[in-house]
Amino acid sequence: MDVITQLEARGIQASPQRVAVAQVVLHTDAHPSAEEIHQLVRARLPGVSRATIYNTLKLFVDKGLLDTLTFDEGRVVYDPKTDRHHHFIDDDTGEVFDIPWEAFKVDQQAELSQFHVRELAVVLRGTRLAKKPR
Amino acid sequence: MDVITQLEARGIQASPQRVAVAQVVLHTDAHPSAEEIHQLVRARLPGVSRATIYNTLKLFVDKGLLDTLTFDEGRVVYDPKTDRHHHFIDDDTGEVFDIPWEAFKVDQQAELSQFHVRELAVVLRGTRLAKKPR
DNA sequence: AAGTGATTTAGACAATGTCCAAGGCATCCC
DNA sequence: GGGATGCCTTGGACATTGTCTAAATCACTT
Repeated sequence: MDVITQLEARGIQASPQRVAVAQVVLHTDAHPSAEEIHQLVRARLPGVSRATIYNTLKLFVDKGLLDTLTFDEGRVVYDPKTDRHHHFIDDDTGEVFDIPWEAFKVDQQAELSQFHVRELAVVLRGTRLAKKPR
Repeated sequence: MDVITQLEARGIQASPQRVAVAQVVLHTDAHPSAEEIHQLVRARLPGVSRATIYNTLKLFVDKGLLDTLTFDEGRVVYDPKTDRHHHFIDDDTGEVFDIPWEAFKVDQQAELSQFHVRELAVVLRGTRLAKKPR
């Protein structure tokens, strides 16, 4: 599905700026920050302002296309919302990686009478091993 | 154990400013932010600067007295480090509550060959029910 | 060609945290 | 006592991240 269709399916008018943001952020698993998205968008559509990046990201979040994730101070990243999953955060780089929902079985052992739980996820931290040995 | 003993046990010189910060942050389950800590410290020791608050909190974190937690943009809070536990974040207020470690049983179903996991915790979000009905 | 409504822009502003040079304060040693 | 030394604190400048607002732009319609 191309991004214009994705935007319109959520009732979002497909301006060039919004399409450029969508192309950068909807089909990635890199979890970019607003500033990184700004850089990437300007590479294909120079002159896009910071305000537009923030406006557009907020719009996408409101419309359910994205989730925001905050795991470390000063680092808010965007995640193309799909199904439920867990997250792994690299101690050294702060990079965020998706972990399949099925990787963990979480059983609640005690009643949490004071809380109404809307969502639940496992957050893992540690170091990432080399992806591919040379 | 009084806070001076706690500080010295970690090799921290007990200046008046550090004792004041320790009194505010080590024996609470309120998860205050740096700004809230600054307010509370100034109430008992006026004139303490913002830099000292940040310096001291960073020192306490380095020495293992505190953990920093970041669950939402722009809100870093401090947690007196004790044993492992999970966290619940209130959707409306952003408040953080501790959940006992035993409340969940987390079983890893799949090998995460790319990652070396140092720590793991469950993060819950939702709404907090009234503590005590009147 | 003008009007309308939505979108984008630049820049001001606020909040949070870092950094640095200067000053304070205690201790030690002569 | 009087320096010298080392640690701690302070104030302010600075950076980063995000919000807000008024003006400009754009597409569409009449």
